[in-house]
Amino acid sequence: MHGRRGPHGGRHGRRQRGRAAHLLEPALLVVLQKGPAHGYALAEQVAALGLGGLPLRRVYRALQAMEELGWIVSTWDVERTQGPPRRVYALTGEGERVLEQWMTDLRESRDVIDRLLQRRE
Amino acid sequence: MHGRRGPHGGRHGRRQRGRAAHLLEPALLVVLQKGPAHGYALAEQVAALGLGGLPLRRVYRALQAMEELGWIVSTWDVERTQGPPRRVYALTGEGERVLEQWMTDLRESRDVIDRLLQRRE
DNA sequence: TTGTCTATTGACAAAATGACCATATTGGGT
DNA sequence: ACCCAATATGGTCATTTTGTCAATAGACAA
Repeated sequence: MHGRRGPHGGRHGRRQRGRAAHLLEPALLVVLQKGPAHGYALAEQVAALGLGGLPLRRVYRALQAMEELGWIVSTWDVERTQGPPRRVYALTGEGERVLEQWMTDLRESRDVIDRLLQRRE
Repeated sequence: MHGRRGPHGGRHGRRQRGRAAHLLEPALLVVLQKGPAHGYALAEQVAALGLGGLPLRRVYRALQAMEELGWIVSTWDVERTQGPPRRVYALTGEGERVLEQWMTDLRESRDVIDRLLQRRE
């Protein structure tokens, strides 16, 4: 038998998924290339790059993951101006190398996207 | 306390993640716009578009999910040439509308990518 | 003191993915 | 007949990743 799910099934789920993903990590690395920064500020900068509307939690999680991978390192901010202590991230040598690879991957992704956009005219 | 994970932690995990993701769904829709097709053939066509190396299982799962969302519908192939029965997918009206939205999103993604690539020269 | 903005994180549920295997049909070789 | 390769789709379970809600915490203004 090959049938899958009951008759009709709950067809027509309307949820919209997060689409333009996988750009957060390279975006963070690109911004960090200009100098160290803390998570909250990084979130604002990647939003300005076009990745708006993403949950703050995702930015923090991406930073934690990238630190575990050794792409970035964090220290606690000494000169605090306001709010709780900030964790300041900086790019590592390995992070720079990873960024290079990301750029290559992004060029490939862009080519695929262009191909998809063209195949519709 | 703000410390996270033990002293040093297991820094330096080396795994490489799948990057050009989230292009599978729109790619499938684009290919289906040319006409109905079954999963196995679709997998080959999206691979030809530049999305190589993705597990067959993922293609089938994406198709199942998209059918549950009402973007595509499937019927069993009658004229079988070889192999087991094939499930043939076709784009629905809603699928076409979703594809339009995808195209807009992809254009935005491409713009973000271009911005990232430029911000490094 | 209450509220707002800044700033980071914990915790649990929900969804996606990976890895491995099961099944089914046709055709070719031995 | 038997086995193997190619075609073609799917189950299952463990792991990973995401989504969501809320907790914590300092500075400052009303």
